[in-house]
Amino acid sequence: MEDLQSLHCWAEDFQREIEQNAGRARPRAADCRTCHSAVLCIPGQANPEALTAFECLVEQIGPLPAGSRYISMGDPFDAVYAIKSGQVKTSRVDTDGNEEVLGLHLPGELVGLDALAGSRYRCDATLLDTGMICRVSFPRVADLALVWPTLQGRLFQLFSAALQTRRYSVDHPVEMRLAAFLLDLSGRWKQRGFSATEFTIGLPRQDIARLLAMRKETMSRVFARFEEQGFVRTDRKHVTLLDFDALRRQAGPLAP
Amino acid sequence: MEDLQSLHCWAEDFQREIEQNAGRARPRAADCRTCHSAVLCIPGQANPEALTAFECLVEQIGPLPAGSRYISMGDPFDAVYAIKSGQVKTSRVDTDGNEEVLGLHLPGELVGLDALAGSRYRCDATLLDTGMICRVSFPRVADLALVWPTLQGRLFQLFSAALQTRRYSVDHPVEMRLAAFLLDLSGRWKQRGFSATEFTIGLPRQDIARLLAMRKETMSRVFARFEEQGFVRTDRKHVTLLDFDALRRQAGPLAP
DNA sequence: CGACAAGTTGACCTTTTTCAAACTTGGTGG
DNA sequence: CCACCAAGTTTGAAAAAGGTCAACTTGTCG
Repeated sequence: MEDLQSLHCWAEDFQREIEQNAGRARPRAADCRTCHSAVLCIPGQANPEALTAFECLVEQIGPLPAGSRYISMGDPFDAVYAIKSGQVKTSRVDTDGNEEVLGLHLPGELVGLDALAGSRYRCDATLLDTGMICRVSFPRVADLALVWPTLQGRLFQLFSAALQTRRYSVDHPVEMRLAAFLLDLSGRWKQRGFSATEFTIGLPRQDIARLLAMRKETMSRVFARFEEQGFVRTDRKHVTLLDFDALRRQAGPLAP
Repeated sequence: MEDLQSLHCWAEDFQREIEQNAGRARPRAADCRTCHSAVLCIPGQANPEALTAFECLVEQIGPLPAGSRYISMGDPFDAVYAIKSGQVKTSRVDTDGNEEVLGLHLPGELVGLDALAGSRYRCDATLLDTGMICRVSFPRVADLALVWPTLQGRLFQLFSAALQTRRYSVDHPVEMRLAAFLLDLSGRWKQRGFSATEFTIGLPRQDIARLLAMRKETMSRVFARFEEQGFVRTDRKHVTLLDFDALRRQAGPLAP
């Protein structure tokens, strides 16, 4: 049972604050009710009162053009960012100047949770296509979580889920890694109500390669082999999975 | 500022519960005041009232002998486990029957945070030497966090820190991975007030190898090379780091 | 002491990287 | 509209890193 009274007070406080700032330019608040990704995002399925309180602390940014870097490594942490639309790449350049690709994120996913511990963002986040981002002040959401236990539980869940990111770092052959990656993406698109067999990978080959810890040349060859064998069909960033069983066989123990 | 009144009520509730169960065998509660690892563990540096409330929900287990598996993959999740003493290995056997080593954990560290999202433990946890473990009921600690904001913040911090576990991905040479691993361990022992130059690695070579995504033969050869070059001295599980600069040079961008 | 597990070493072989070069695209301006 | 450019992608051949297999050494514990 939510404490509706507390939530109401909370929302009112924010309303007041917003009114005080009315003169200054303030980004519009998010509308989680119309957001397709909301169910997979922080709010999950929440009641209207709770949602209103939550929306007060979310700041909607965009639409931003492809290539926009909205988080930069090293910047002080104060918010997590949810993806409303668009695909996002997280990456960092190491001390040798090589770019390391850490993840590919789809709408509804959260970026920046790892930054809390060190108080600074640990990687860059870049939009791969035109998209919208929701900025969620962390101190505020944590504050709200104290009076809205369901939200607290949801945050713990999201942190925990972030720990489960598949590591393609292990010593599995390249075919296994690529097959597992494709199946993983397929599942995530399906979860969002899109086709599990046909989707677009926002990352260029080079970056997929780096994400899967191989070279772009190797990546290209493995894709070619998969296509020869009739497992997939590719046209640039557009991918069609033709034979799930074969892919699962390829992925072996890495299969999601 | 803690809400001492709430904390007090909380502690009293638990006291009552404990008294009711007095007849039945109940594991002794933890004493975080005397625990050397407490500062790095969940409580951090807490005031006495808060600590009492916290201790009520911690169950101290052990001493357990080396080889004890106290978490089994697939078991339903209901608690996280803190290491009071001893080294712990987390691992899982994949669908092909190969063991994958996920981590080596030192006293004060938390195991099981990743299990919350799926409601089941995602790996086994095994003590590598005689040690004591603290079982922390997750529903209860989350409940306490609602009235003790500092604890909530601490939990978020711990989740976030768990996301930063170094990935020993295959696209770095083996020397880099081993050097980085040794430096990482060194730093973690130092943090605990032990020697940064001399420590014991609970894992057998085979398992270090698997953790660093290489074969035991390769591991052995890299250790031999390091010893030849005077970077380290090893005697079985006992390691002495002799040249930090050289190791840092070897570790390159992976250096902690 | 002897058996068994853990660790080491050497020879050989496979996978993946590296380097180099050709080839597609999509966008830009003439 | 088309030529051109740059970014991205593919291909081939050679090389290196690390894996595999098998023998061997060492340490441990009854």
